[in-house]
Amino acid sequence: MEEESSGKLSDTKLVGRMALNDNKAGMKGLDKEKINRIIMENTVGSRYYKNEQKRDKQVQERIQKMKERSKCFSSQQRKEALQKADEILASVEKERDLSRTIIHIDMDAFYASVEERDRPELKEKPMAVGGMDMLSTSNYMARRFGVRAAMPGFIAKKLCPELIIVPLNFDKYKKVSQECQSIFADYDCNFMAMSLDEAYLDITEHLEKRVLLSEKKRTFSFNAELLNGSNTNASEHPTKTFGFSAQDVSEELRFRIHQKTLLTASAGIAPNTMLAKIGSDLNKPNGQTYFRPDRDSIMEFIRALSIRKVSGIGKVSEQLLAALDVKTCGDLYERRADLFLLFSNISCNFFFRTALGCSSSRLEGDSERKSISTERTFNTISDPVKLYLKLEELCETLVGDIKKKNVQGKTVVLKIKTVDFESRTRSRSINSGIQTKDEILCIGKDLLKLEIANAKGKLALRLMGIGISKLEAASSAQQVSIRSFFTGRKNNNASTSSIDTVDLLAEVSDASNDATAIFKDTETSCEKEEEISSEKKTANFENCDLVIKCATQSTSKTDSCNITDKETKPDSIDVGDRSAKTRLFEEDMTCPLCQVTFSASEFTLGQFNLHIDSCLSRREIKNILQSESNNNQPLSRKLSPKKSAPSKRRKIASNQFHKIDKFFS
Amino acid sequence: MEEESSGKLSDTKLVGRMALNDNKAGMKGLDKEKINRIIMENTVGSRYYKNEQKRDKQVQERIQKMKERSKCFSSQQRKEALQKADEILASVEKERDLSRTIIHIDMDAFYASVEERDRPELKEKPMAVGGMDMLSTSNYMARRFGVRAAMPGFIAKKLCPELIIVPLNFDKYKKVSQECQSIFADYDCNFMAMSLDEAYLDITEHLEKRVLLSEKKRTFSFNAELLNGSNTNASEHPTKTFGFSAQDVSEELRFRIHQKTLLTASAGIAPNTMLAKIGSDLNKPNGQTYFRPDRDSIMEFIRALSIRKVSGIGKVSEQLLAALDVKTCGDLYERRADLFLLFSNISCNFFFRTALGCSSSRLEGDSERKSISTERTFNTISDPVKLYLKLEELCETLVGDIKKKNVQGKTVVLKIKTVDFESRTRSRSINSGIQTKDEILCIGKDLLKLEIANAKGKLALRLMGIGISKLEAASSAQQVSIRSFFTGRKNNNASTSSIDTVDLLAEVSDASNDATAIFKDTETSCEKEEEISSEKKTANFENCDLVIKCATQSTSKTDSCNITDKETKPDSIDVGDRSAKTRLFEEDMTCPLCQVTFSASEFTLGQFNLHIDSCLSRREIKNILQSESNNNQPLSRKLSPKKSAPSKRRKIASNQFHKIDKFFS
DNA sequence: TCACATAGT
DNA sequence: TACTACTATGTGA
DNA sequence: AAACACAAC
DNA sequence: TACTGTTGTGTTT
Repeated sequence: MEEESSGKLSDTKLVGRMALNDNKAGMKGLDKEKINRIIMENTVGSRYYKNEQKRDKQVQERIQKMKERSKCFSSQQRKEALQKADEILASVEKERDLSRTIIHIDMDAFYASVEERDRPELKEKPMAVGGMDMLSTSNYMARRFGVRAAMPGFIAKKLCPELIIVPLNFDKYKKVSQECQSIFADYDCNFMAMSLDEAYLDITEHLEKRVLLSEKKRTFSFNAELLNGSNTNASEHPTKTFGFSAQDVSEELRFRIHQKTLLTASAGIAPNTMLAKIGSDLNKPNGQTYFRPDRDSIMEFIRALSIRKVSGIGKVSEQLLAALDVKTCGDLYERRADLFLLFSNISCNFFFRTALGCSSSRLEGDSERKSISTERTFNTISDPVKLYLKLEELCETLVGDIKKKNVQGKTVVLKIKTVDFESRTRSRSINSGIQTKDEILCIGKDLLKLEIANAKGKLALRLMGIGISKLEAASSAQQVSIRSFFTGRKNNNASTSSIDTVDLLAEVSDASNDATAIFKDTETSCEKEEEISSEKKTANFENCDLVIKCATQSTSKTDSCNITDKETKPDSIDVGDRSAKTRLFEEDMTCPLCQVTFSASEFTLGQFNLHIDSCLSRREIKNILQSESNNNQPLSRKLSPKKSAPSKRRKIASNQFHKIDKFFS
Repeated sequence: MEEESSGKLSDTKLVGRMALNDNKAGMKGLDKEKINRIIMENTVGSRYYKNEQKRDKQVQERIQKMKERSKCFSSQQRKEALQKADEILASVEKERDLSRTIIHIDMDAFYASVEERDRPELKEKPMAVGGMDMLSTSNYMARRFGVRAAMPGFIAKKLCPELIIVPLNFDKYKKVSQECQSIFADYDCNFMAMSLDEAYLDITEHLEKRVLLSEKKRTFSFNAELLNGSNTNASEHPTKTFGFSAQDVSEELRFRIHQKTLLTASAGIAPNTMLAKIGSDLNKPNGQTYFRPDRDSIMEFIRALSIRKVSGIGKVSEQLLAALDVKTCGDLYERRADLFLLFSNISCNFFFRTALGCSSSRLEGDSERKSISTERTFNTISDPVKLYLKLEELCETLVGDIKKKNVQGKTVVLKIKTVDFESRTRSRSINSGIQTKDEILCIGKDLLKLEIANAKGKLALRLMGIGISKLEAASSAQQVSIRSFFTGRKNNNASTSSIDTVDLLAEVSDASNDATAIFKDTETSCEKEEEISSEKKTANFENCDLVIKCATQSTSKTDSCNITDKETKPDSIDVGDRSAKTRLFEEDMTCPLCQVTFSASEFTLGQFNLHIDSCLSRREIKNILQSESNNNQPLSRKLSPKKSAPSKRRKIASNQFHKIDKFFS
């Protein structure tokens, strides 16, 4: 045992992925050796580790392939590549914009600092914010032990048993963040918030106007109210007057943040976002870095800069480039020919801009959200029923978010991660906006079903996620109840009643195809026998349950379907429209819960595109079986004792119901 | 709004239930007013509060009733009661035993102290152990804020926002507890551990032997190893020699605990457990109380003692007795006539013993466990399917515990608590030991089903629990496979193969009652056609799934049953025995999941007592429905393509199968 | 035997 | 958002 | 369009 | 016991 584990520990191939980077603030001069050993001791042999190994192998293979491709290039190709690369570089250089002043401001160890501020005793203790599963931030004390953001809590505890783990308190951080952002707005009302703790500001215009500001407007003093009861000494927060330079603005900004929140921030001031971002990290914590808008000094700085410091180059890109002997941004320039040959256009453009220290000097207005999703890690689930229930849970969470953001999407994405950390996504797009739980769940279940089938029922998951993409603003289409559709009475107060849910119980006798519709309002549980009109109507259905019970003399079947077609249909109910939601049912469907399979055609009932929303409910199964054992007693008797007005019966929609009838026979 | 909520706050009727008791250690001189206000602010209006109100009302009603009954007693009755009470008191007094010396030892704020010990920085901070839902202990610092054990964390946070909540670390506490208990064993090897942090010791024998102990054996010094690296000064833990008295023993005990664990304990030394328990609380923390084995001094003490300090008198009894003007143990004596008239024999005996300061002076040997259960609080669940799944989860946890303890029980108890905090228990007893998940789940599902039905499907729960009681040692009955039962081949290596699971697929044609048994080993998935022998066998079945498929020309049904009868049956298979497990099926059963109802008789197949273990599996439903749509194609063809040897068919056990056959027809 | 309340940790 | 988990006993129907 | 890898916070 | 959750982009098929 000892041999084996030490053997594993000496296998340091993975250090590239696993070990900590000490290039972050607060990580200087610590016992990296010991920290890595502890991390490895708590990692080696885990499924997580095995997966990391696998992924590392994939990266190594990618590197091998790249190197081989690299060997095959002719000198002619290289020459051309060099030329083209230089062209690109030239055009980037031409577009270099040193005229603007961008500040990237980044709160120091944000969540941890907020917690420290509110509980000063934590300041002198190693502390991290997050849970046993995963830490979000650590304070500088904890970092000395190797405890860092994105480290699981239980490993952090091994590194530092005294570590105090404080749970996340998002509302608080949000509030503090807003305080900061209200300051940002004074300098650039279009500032770009990247997260709760960092933002870009374009202070070009502010600098122009600033020269007109009186000294008073450039003078700030501490906020007595805030300091009350705090142990922070007022003399540490003197009144200060700030000058006119960009650096002065940054100092002022950080001073004001400190006054308002008692928190420190670091900043980078530069002609573009890339440099500003790098700058804010250089003098962390509570420092700032200024890049003169001067090509030469920027180039000098960038030449020696580790590529890993650049936002957009992560673990893998670092390794890929390292294989080409590219470690600094200067190297990116040196190896521009190879890069051109080996990487895509987009990647090359990014690399070359990086090599020249160029990036956008304009802050794009906050772009619209493009997807919305939720995911959860849990203890292994294998039971399909439980997986479906988990999916349902997620869908509930998701629709909550969807409603808040008031959007709809055209693609549903299911994400799963097996217990071996293999993750997969499965998606399906349709032509109309998806926004309700039922819609998402329907597609999600189907996607999940395929995965379960694919794994032959041995799907053991540690994570599941569901989301929608291809977003658009939520349709405000009027909800019309199924009842009003059939009765012809328009539901005119749709604005007041949000969603109208109605059960339709239709009984079809085998011989005559006679049917009576019994509407059951699921909210009031009132049943009401009504005529089913076959007149042509226009309707929009959402979240309507259609329960159809069919009884022949000897058999009786029941099913509940969910009508998910929300689009206003222009025509009579016997005109089919398979364009939109029918896509859902191009293939045979199996009810994910009860595993009953139906052919696609069985799902199309005239213009209604139905889907089995839930499996045959348990009650229905009971009814089926009971009705069969109770020979000669038609189910209709039991189901609708109110059926006292046979005269009201009308032969309606029989062709539509026929299909369902057949399907059950 | 304001009016209403302040109106509610001023409604202090509930203070009796809700407010904190300051009679606990560490709660002196704090701002009780403010604390109660904060507690109420965070409680009023909650469902929890409403429930507490309801229960308080019930208690008040109980008090009213009691008072009325009290009024009706004639003076003659009172006289007799007084006489009888005095008789009881006399007999208690006669049995008073001052000859023994009991120590009750109680660790101070145990979990919190352990955490403080391991993280010294917590010592100066308000801290509690537990979760946001509920705290287990708080340290003395936190108690000053009103933060106490059994207080929900989120309220504690309001009382003391700086409170550090440390999650439970049970393994650690267990280890420390064992360290303490190893010390206890030196003084009384039969000490009675009440929990991880307290125990009773009968040191009578130790005291006798102690006079012979050399000074060395009564001398203890600090454990250098333990103190290494700790900030505890060695000089605080000098070498100490202890005398021969009971107090000396207690001091020695507490000293040794401190040396070994760095934790403090409090103790009570008295002639019986009741006084010892009270004593350990009086000088908390880190103190002890000695009661001389002297009737007069005990009576003097007990007379003025608040009844609430007595173990066994809780919130409600305190209120009930207070209504009779009983607040001290002396009052218990004064009002002995009323108590005799108003309370049960057992209660009176307890009260009178309390009034005299008498209780058991002997420690009962650790009595055997009488029940085992598990329960969980969760976010509201209403969906019956999810409730059943939750039950299944709980059963899984429970059987884990059952197996550890190696027991079985005869009663299954289901506990539920609605979102309104109404809690209910439902139980069912049978005559044979229950120990497997299937057995518990079967009964549990049925009990739950009844509740769901009772609530008309509107059962919204916040808690569910499952347990077994009427415990006995787990049966080690030999497992015999169903296959060996039928084939006559004895399963002789039962010791090696734990549980043998076999599917029996029996097809019964409607006309002839011919049957072929197809055994399917669920482990190997091998199907094997075999003769079913009707010879008399003795068998013991456990965890055997019996899947029976019945196909007539037009219909086909399938069900899987679980044979739970584990008792060795003495006779032939066509002799019914309804004595044991049949009790399970005295009433009609409805499969909790699929809601199919079966009559009790349908479940008895000869000597086999069957129960529907799980609902018709989803696959079976599919088969049923598919086979019905595939007219004229008997299911048997599909199910057993191997049926190529009709000659092997024998008409066996047909009477047994007939019942199932009928049941499906 | 069952259901529920009470109690202790 | 929001008040535990487990075991035992007493009591009345 | 779908699947996945990468990246950032 | 035990390695997140959300969003966006780029690349490949």
